[in-house]
Amino acid sequence: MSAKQHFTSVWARRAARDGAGRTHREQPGLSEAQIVRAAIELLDAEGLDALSMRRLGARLGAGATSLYWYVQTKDELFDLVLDEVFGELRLYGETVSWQNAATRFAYGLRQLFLRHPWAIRLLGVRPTVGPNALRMSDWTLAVFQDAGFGDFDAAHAISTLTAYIVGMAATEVAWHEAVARSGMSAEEMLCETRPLIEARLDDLPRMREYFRIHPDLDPKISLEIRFDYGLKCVLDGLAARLAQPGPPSGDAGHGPGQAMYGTGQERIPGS
Amino acid sequence: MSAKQHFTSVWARRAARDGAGRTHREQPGLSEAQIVRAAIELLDAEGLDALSMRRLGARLGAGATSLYWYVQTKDELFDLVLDEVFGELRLYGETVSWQNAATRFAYGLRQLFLRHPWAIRLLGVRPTVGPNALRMSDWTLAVFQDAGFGDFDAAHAISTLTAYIVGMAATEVAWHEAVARSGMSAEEMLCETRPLIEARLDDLPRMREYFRIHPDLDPKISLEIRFDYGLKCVLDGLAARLAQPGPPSGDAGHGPGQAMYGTGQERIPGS
DNA sequence: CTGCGACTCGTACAGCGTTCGAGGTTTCTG
DNA sequence: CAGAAACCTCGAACGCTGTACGAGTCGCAG
Repeated sequence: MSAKQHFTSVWARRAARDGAGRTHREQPGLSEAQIVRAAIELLDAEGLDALSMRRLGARLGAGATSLYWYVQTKDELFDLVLDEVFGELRLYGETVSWQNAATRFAYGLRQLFLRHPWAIRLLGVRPTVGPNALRMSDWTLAVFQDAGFGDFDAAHAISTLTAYIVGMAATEVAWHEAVARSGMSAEEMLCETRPLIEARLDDLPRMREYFRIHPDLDPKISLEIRFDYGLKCVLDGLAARLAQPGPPSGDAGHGPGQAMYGTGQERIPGS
Repeated sequence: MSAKQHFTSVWARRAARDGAGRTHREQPGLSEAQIVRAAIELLDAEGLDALSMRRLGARLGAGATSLYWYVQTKDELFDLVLDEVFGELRLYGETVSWQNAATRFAYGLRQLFLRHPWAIRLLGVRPTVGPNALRMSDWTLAVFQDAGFGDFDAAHAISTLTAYIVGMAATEVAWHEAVARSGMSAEEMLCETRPLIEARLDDLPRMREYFRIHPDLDPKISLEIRFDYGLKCVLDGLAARLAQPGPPSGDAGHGPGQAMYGTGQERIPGS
């Protein structure tokens, strides 16, 4: 937004600052780490919209504008807290197979997002290049390279896996947040959503039939099963790509998807 | 947030309103459809943060608070615009295979999010039960049921596929938004991000090696290839699940993932 | 004409992120 | 020890936000 700083992200500024010889002070009363910790507490307790600089300052016994000494802007604070929670993810040193490693990673990341629901909303805004995120990337790169994926395939595999995890967590979080905001229990919420869908069932032949056969649905339980189902799909798909590598998937040559199912781009005349 | 209304979403209120006999006026000067259209124009042109009720009102030649006659709250407007853009997605009547249908769906949804980058950020906030979203669900349900998926498997397949699309689109959008916000070209942005990563390469053995071998990376081109790679993984994984259905994946019985790769939940002593 | 429902909107409120600059405090330098 | 320099805090203010409220306007039924 503002062009007054040449640097684009916190991490660049920090690298520059650490490069110059920096005089160290003992107790500045406030610290970046302290601010980040308090911000995460506030975010976990009251959600993304409840975090304001004034409230955060008050929580730290400081004025709102004092925070701006440690943090350039609120967005920068978001970068910091996001990378901080990424640090919570345990990256295992030894696993029995790459599938096992990926599964642990997937469940860990999913639960990280369920623990910090606000984090998923920050993902859509800025790409993450903080130290913890980079460490995560390096670890996953090792997993897939050691499994036998080529360089490009490994990078693609990482994107595929994390995209699935993030997408799945996003819908779960959206559901939980909606329930929390409504002040109802999940069951009440469901009871209120159903007739709303049923009112439109005239246009929805498949869902009508689905609801006729399965009148009881409890998504609460099935969310984890559902996550596992999709995770296995992704891993099986990756395994298939590993077994029969095909052409090395560099950036040269064939465009996407012409070989198998069509690109999805061409027009079909009917309907 | 506020408990003054019993209804939880726009769609419920609208159903109730349509139920009661409603006197119709010809030209109220403003209309919900008009507001939604203008909001989408503004969102596409200037992004999510640029949409304020005052600006939207001004764009329509009306006062800001006039909008509140047609829309209960700003969040409700978000529900409306999100479902409106879902209506842009073409749902094909005939396809050569379920993979082809799913591929078309995936590319269509991806490009919808690239066309309306703000939409992906709205997804994380409220679950979508608008008419267009429901129509989408019904269509995908038909695709997977006709492909031979059982009822629960079809629902899981839908979640898996859309989670992948949403997750992938989210990272793409985050990248594009960051580039746009920085005011730089993608190349400049990349040039500035690189040394920032390189500064940390000491802790990142795999990425160091990766960069040593592939010093040139142009993510601009590879984004679509990458999307296609992961999409094929997902589809192959689904196909595998279709070929060998295993136990009907209802909600009863086995917990997630115990059979294949471990749950990712258990602790490993080492490291 | 009266009355009523549909609709518009000016005003106001509390809160937001952020800038500015005046102050205080600590540490370094001469 | 004096003074400069760096570090840190923060009150005041600006322009913005979503939206509650109530007064006001319009078109039409009786």
